[in-house]
Amino acid sequence: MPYPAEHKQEIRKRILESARKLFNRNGLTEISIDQIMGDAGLTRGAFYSHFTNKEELYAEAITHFIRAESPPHWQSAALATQPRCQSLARAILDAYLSRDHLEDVEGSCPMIGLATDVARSSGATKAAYRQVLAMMAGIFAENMGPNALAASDHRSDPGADQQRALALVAMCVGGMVLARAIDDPAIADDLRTAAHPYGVALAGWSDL
Amino acid sequence: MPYPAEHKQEIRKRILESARKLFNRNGLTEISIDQIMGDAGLTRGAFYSHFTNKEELYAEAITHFIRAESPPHWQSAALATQPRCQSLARAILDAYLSRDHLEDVEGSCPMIGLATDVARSSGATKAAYRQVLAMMAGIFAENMGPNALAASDHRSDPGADQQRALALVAMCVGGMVLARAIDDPAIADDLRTAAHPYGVALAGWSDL
DNA sequence: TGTACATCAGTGAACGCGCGTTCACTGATGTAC
DNA sequence: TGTACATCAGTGAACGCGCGTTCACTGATGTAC
Repeated sequence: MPYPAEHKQEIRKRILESARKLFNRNGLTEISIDQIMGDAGLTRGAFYSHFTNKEELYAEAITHFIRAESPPHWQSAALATQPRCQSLARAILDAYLSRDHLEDVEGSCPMIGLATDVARSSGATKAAYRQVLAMMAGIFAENMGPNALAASDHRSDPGADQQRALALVAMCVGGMVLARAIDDPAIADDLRTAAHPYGVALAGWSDL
Repeated sequence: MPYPAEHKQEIRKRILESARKLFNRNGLTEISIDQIMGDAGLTRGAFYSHFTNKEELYAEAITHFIRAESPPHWQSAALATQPRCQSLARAILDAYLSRDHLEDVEGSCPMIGLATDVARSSGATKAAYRQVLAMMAGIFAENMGPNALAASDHRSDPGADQQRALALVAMCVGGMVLARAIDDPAIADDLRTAAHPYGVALAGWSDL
């Protein structure tokens, strides 16, 4: 074996890391293999000894976000202050709608920057996207507070919690997607900060 | 004058209509001028006697959605049944989160299909997008019901209504953007239908 | 009314460019002796 | 320990292709006489 076994895996990880970053900023189709390989410190030809084609990279780069060893800056700050399980979901909500997250385009959640790109893509890419959504919705669903909308006060069924979690994810992702698309910083901030208290209320984590 | 004055305007409108449709389905950069002009029944060369370049088309195609004479199918059904002003906003919410709207990719609100494309674009394109957002948020803000979160019961200030409207738009757009990106029809439907009752509650339009 | 004309919307070949992908090759590596 | 070798990760020129844009030309139109 001319190269150690870890070498190929390490290079592959470096390509995925560059792809994740550049995809987040520019979308799946706007960035070229040349640019990704250049960012990873390689040339284009090497790409095809790691991936069969560009499309295969889409799904892998998206799931690479949730497999990453070191969380991005916008996450780590919030998660460090809220180590307990119940408040972990709340900390994720806080971090997700933070200004740090809005500004960290390259390190942000791929659901924000790749939403419409994924909608136009196929199979494996959509499956990877669904995995990220399921992870976020799952954390929210498992830590739901009382449902202010439910008729009865006692614990609602898990299906309803899942629905509530999806509505919460929709508001978080939607707020961030819109904030990124709006060039008026005041409105972008309003989208972010307005979503927060209503998200907290929706989740039943009383803020007041 | 070799051609009537309306002729140029009519052709221009036809190009914008084709562009709006094809952009909605494929994004701003994935569709070529050839394809747009072909859809409008013309050849590529004619494009440049109507627009200076492709980028100029982006903004015009987006604002063309709110200037359109005949509303898309997913809108007209809901709006016909709710002609009064207070319930107009509610009808728009219903229509926006309807299955008709989810499936009508070409005729849908451009905020859904172009969100991340616009985030990567510049000046005029972002301004057009902001215009669509402002229109939707404005209609919601002007027809807000009582705020369940506010401490006092009496009418809250217009700034707070605007904030609430933005959170509502975020949930509607976010729900639809995610539903389009998810290939599991059950989850896509959950995103759409879960956002609805919480949107109604958020707006203070009691549903129960 | 009929004909010649000026206008300009629309055509389509051509341009330079960057893309995804291929492939013959180079050269750094661990192994065998 | 030192040298020859087999392996294969990485290189970079080349390919066909479609893109946005340009431009000399065509031909349908309303107008002037």
